[in-house]
Amino acid sequence: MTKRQEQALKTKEKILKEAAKMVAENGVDNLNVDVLTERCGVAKGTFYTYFKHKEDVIFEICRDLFAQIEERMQQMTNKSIVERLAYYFDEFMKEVERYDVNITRAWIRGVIDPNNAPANFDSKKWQYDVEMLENILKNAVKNKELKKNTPVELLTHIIISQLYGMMTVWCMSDCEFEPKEWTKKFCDVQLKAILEKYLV
Amino acid sequence: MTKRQEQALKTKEKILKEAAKMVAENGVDNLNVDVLTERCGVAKGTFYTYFKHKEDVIFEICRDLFAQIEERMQQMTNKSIVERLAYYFDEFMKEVERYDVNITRAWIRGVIDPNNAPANFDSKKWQYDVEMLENILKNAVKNKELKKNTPVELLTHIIISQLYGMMTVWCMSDCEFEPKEWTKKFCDVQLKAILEKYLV
DNA sequence: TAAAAATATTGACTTAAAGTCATTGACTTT
DNA sequence: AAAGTCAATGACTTTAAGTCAATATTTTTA
Repeated sequence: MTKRQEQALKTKEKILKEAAKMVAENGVDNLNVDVLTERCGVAKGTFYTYFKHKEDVIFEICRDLFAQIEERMQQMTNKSIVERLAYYFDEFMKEVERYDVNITRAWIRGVIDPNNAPANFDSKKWQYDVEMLENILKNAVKNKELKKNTPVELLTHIIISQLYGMMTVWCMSDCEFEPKEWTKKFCDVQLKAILEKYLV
Repeated sequence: MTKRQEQALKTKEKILKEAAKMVAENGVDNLNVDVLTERCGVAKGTFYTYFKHKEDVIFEICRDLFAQIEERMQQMTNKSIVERLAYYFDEFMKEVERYDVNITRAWIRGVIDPNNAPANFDSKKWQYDVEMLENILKNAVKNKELKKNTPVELLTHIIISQLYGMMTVWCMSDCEFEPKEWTKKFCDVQLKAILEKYLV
């Protein structure tokens, strides 16, 4: 990597980091490129060499966040399907909690509107957690942990909607409850109830 | 009501209706006050006599939508708790489906950010469906339909998050599935599973 | 090593759209 | 019918996104 490329990466990183901080502080709607670049000590134009539109920086912040979740999912040990799903939920909410609510708010806003994603990104990427979950369930059927007649697509929908619903309610209540704690309760109460029928 | 008041109401209504149409067509982010007022055949200033900020009109659209759901909930017959909840979900999604996805997107955006609500509105109003659901469950405990030890708050959270999750996933998939159909399946699979434990 | 090419950075500028407000005139009250 | 009220107006101000020709610095080429 040349000196120039290194510098460029550094600049972009600096903008990304400061943007994340500002979104966390004041929400997506109050992210101001003039203020952002001033805080970074760069000119406004510099921002637009790295991001085509203002929104793109938000997209990248969220993408980074959820890329980390995906990575962690790869390390799943060979536990039972219920435990694996509980782990999935737990990790998901843990990651969400690590960042500010405003980042989660931005994420939800991005996710609900496929047209929001910048052109240079595969808009399906917003939805990779859906695929990830579907694969977990599919594999469980393959491994004969779940019955053959398990309605995988329906279960995926139900579980993913529960996950997003949890985030939504968490944002709605302005973080009045602990997602981690609540996830645990949720898994105990609901996940078992819903899967029991299909366990081999 | 004087002639003047009548005229004022008419104008506001016209703006609200056209705004809803425009949001449905192009999403919240593309609502333009200049275009909106031109389409309504009024001056830009007129908009601002009825709405303090641009976002307020969106808030009112959503509020009207969900006020209708609330109204319908009042007419609930004395069926079993499972049936009542199924009815609740069904009506909720039916109403959501009647409007455009972009309205639902706007609703979710409003709901996840309590600071988004205009000053002259009780921000808790965004959350009235949470209270509504909690009351349904509380009454069921009172009427001995549900056991005394039912974790009402937890169940409310779980069910409401499922509801919002469904809306989120519906928006995410760009209406790839029928909410009504899916609600039915969801109620069959999940609602019964989760409540069974607490039914008297 | 020096000239040429490439590209990150700059900030003044353009543009778009939100929001303001003094003025007007139709309706309402006295 | 005179005085008062208030919905409506649209030119104006303000804010902030996005552009781009010029500049500075690094890399490549000869």
